[in-house]
Amino acid sequence: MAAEISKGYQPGTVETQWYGRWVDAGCFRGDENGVREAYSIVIPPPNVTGILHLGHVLNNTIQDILARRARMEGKDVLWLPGTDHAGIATQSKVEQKLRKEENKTRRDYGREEFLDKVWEWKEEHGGIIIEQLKRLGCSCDWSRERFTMDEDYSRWVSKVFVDLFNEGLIYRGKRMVNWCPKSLTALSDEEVVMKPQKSKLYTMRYRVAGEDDRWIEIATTRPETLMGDTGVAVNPKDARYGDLVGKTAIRPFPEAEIPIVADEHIDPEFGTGVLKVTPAHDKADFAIGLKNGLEIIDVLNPDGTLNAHAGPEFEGMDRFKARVAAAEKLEAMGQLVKVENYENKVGFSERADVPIEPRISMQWFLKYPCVEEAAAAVANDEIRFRPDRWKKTYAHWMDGIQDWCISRQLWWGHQIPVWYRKDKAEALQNRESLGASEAGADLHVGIEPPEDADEWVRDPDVLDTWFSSWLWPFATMSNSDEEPSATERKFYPTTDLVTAPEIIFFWVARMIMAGYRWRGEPPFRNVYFTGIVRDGSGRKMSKSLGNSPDPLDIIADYGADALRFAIMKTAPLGADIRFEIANEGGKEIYPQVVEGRNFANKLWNAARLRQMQDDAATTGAAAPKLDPEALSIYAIDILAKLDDTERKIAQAYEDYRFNELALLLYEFWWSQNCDWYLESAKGDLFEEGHPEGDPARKAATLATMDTVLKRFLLLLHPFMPHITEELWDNLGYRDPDGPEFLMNTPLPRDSVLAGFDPKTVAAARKKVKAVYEAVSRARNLKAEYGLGANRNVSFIIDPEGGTFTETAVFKRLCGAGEVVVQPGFQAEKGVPAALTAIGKIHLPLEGLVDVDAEKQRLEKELAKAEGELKKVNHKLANENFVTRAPDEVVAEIRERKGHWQERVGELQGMVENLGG
RNA sequence: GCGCGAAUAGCUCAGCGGUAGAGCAUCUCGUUUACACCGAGGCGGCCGGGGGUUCGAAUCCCUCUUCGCGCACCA
Repeated sequence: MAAEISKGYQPGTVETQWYGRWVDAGCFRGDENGVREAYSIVIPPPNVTGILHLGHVLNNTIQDILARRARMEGKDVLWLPGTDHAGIATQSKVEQKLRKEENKTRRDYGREEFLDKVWEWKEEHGGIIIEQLKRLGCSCDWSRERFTMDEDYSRWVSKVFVDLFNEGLIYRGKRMVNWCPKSLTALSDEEVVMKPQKSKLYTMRYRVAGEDDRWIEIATTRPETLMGDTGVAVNPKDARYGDLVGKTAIRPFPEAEIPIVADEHIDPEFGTGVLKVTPAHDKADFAIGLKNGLEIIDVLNPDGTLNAHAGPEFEGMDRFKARVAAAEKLEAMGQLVKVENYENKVGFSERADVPIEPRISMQWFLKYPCVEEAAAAVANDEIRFRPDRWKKTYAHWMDGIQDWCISRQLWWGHQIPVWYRKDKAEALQNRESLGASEAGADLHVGIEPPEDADEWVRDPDVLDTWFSSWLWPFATMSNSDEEPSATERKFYPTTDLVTAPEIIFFWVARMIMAGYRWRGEPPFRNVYFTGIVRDGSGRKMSKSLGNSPDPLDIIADYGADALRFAIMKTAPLGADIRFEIANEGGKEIYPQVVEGRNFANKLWNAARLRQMQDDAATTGAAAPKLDPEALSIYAIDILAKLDDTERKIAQAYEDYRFNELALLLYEFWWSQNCDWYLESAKGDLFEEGHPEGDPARKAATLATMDTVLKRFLLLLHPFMPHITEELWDNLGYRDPDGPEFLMNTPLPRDSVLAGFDPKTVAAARKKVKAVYEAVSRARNLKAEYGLGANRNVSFIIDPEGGTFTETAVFKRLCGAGEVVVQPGFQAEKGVPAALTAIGKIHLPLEGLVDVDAEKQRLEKELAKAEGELKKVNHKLANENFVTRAPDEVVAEIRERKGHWQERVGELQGMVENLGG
């Protein structure tokens, strides 16, 4: 047994030491050849350049809990970690750095050299988040760590592209896409976030051609695109404008006649009921233009400035400056009618945080495979969503699923595996559409480049990051050109996926489709959607808001176990988490984490109490023997509560209710064990009342403490892995012939009450309950008179049934100087008393009591009791209740009635006594 | 506009048909051989408003209000 442990728990070195030992011993390795039931999770790969935030803490703590619990349930567990190359995010970080440090752009370096720089940067900073996950205690199989741009993984990405291209699901075409003028790339619909904006609604007027002084008023938020207007549209049912359809209007600049067309899409109620149609710069306008055969004039450059089509005075001007300039010009021409403030929603690039431009451009698109299977799998619970309300969101998206724009005009990522023969490249790339039928002598689509590579040029675009992420569950396990690996055969489909609902479309839905398409099986059985971590005022924690504390700082101050426990205790199934930040003397403190730290300390000290007892008894700690005959009723009671807790915990794991798990663990330990059992056991421990000692009682107590502590450490370990492992070691609980660590010690299969007579257990529990309740009443009495500190008060008990044997424990628990058992005791006037299941407890105060105060107190209690009695009587007077409510409920109410009747009578008597 | 959440003690949240709960904060008392990162006790709730179902509603249904989040081509 180790030296005496310190008074307070110091998590720092304890945590890192144990983590190192687990890794060194290979505890986290998933055994692909294991014969036990498989349990697997693939980590949602964080961005390789990412920094741990509280969202990661939540997410990965849940995964770690599931993985550790599964190990202790005797399963072969694989938690497969890795990182994502995160195309735009990583590339922009490196570009930013180059601009800042060298004032250079990626084009100054050229593709090859720039990519070298990114790899360099990745090698330097890429490991940070992995190290942070280790500090949190995550039991990932680091020997299997993967990166989405690993060579094998990249082959998978190419293979998938080639498969889908050959099937005709991937095609290239000129389409309206979301264009990010900052990152200079196309984005998928999912990468666009709509934000409400305070903008202006400009009403301008165009002259109707051929009609003197007839004007048509048009409302727009984007006057800067009017140079690209190629039509004006009205609703065909709109009587105001019916006669205009078929005529033309004069676009003010550059001046041109543009047709007035009719289209159902126009809402006559909005603005003036007239829409300017700019097919090159608006999705809806594009559709209207297509229907009506309007010209497409693109007036914007990729970077968001205006181009030559806008006219010389606007060329090169930024789109937002041009907006003002165009309005001014209209005004100067007398064609600006009015400007109003207006709030609308504008699509922003999620990454670059600038308004996106709808833009027609040549991109690669994917028609999703296996949509029906993927939709059905979730609908029929083959893949179970928790909470299941996300099923609806998923179904809705799957139902209206749109082709996925998968090409990105970036350099960092998986370059598209398409080559064009040099002399045909330009022609091919300008084709309006390109698909499987065009592959051949001039178009090569393959995992490997064409043999005479010099004769070909490769498509410069890379694939959307999610085009690699969606393969994560299996591409991390097997190579694309081999049979499924042993790892995959053992661990795929994975068991649980833990992720944020924000990426249900980005990732979850797509993984399901990919799983069916390339593996014929769903990638996972359960999806647990976490909530979002918010700050005290409900805002999402984010770096840009600066409201997210660094988890590593919290870990340094409170310990990883405390943080884990804190976050789990406040994480109800799929609901958001409010992470409290309080300010104390200028320092930020985190009340929830303080609670976690205090809990660790409480556990630590309860273990100390055990450890401070003699060593001789501790030698048997690894296998404590419980002799039902020798145990006190309190010991039996705590064992029964432990048994209850174990069962509730098993159920809560079934239901993925992590906050309930945390609560069960906390309540059992602190309240049931520490506050009640351990206090009641101290007499036996210190051999009180047995001057000659009672070694058998003491041994039984130590065996109980060991049993409870041992089993509790096993239960708590997934939540607080470090401290539990430390205590397991300190207390010598390791079975010399068993596993080296607590973390790979299986949970006991048998109930702790196996071999106990259920009747004895029930009797003990009933008795203990009565004693504890009586103690509470007695403490109340004491506190009423400010006698908390006075240990010399005497309680006189008139016992129920004539005897009471638990005086020693009673006395200790309510801190009394003396407890006298006196059947039939008649108290003098004014002696406070409480009626309990063990009998009537009197607290003689020998004149110390203020009679008025006592009378007031009694009257208050009497009023309360009368209220209760009234409620109960009312209930029982209700015939419907008596005839229709379940028997046990009625019986309970009757019992309650009896109790309150007695209590009222008693209190009335006492008040009367006092009054005399 | 449609859909989905949430509203319970001063704060953070449990409870989701059968006497309103925890932690923190606050107040009173207390260092008794695990722990002051502690112990004992108290104060504090028309369980967002209004209707309904039921013997009985914080809990189920309807409706409204407020907040949050998705989805949608309203210029």
